[in-house]
Amino acid sequence: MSTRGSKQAKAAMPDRQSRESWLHTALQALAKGGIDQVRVEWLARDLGVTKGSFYWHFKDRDQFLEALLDYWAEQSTQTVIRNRSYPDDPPARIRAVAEDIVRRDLAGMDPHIRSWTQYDPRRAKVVASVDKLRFGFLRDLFVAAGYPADEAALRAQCLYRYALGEQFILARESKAQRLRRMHTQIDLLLGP
Amino acid sequence: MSTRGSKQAKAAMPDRQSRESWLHTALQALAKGGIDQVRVEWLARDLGVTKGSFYWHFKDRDQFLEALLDYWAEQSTQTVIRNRSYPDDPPARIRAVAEDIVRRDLAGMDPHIRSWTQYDPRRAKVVASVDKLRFGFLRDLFVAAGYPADEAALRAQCLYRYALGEQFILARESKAQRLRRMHTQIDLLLGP
DNA sequence: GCGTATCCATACGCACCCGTATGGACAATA
DNA sequence: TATTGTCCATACGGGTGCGTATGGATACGC
Repeated sequence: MSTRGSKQAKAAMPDRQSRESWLHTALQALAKGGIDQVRVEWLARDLGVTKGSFYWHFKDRDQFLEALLDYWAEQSTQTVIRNRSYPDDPPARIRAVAEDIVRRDLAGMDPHIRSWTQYDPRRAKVVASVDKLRFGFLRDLFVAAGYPADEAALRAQCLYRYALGEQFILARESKAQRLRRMHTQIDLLLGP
Repeated sequence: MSTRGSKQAKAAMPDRQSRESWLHTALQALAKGGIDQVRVEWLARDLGVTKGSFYWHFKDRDQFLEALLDYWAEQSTQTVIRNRSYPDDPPARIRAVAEDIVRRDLAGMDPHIRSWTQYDPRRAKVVASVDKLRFGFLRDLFVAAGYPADEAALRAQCLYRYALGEQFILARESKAQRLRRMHTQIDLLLGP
């Protein structure tokens, strides 16, 4: 038997791992069950390698978790930046962005991230910066829609918290239901 | 030296523990760092006893966690029910209830609860029922304020998710700031 | 083909935490 | 005082996951 390549790689990953493949797998584990699902040996099994690889790429688990948080922040902000290529009509852009928030792959990650980082000031700072960026993006959309600065901020905050809270409602609902309700919600925020 | 009572009880607890004293301490641990902070031996140290007590009151950790979730649900719904004694003027009641949500002792618990229960259908069901009760209470307030049923539900959902999302924003803000913003938010929801 | 760098396998020690087994301390009751 | 029930201390076994030490395997430069 061949000494390498015979172990079934679960996600069509290459045999040799990179820092990012470890982080990517860890992010999926985090999304599934919180930070205590991110165990070195479990990730190794998911990747089809042993933890010898892990400790070559990273110093230890703590340093890895720091990198993981940065990786999440980067992915999250990229999602926002991608949205620059949306329709020009401000209300339509708001709807498109909000839809993207609900649809995106990172959905369901936020509760775990925030539960994990809540009482660590250094980590909370990273999350706060992501919030600031996301919120600023939404606020600018409302400004573009014609609201004065403070009104725009208020409505953006409402929408952002709505989208955030939407992830934490564990009721069994379809994505379509959630989208439809969010559209009604946006109509309300764009109304008066 | 006395064989008992000489070990400093950290929170003026009696020497002999009850099921509820264990649950109470566990809820505090959960609020601080998530479900993986709820360790039998750590709770025992907090209570000033050994885990011999724990395994007298509870079968094992799993059964204890089930009881803990029920305990949280009970505390959460009690908070809502207490609010029945609020001012008669519907808008004023909405403000009072919202204030209570921000102020209450269980603040900051939700991210941990939801991160913990998200992918366990049985546990998610408990959380969903709490959400349903809280939301129903808010919706009734908007109905009492004169909105038709669907409009009331919409605004209640917005407010509930706002309050929920508020707990997850890790930005360093004073409670006063959060309260003021929430009031402005309610004005917006009570407006048109 | 030789050396070097990159990446991973294997094996081990260690700490931590769960659950159990057993007996002791205290209170209530008779 | 004897007895029974309640609640906890102590000690132990076992599993699990972290980190390390060491060597093997592949790719690349020369």
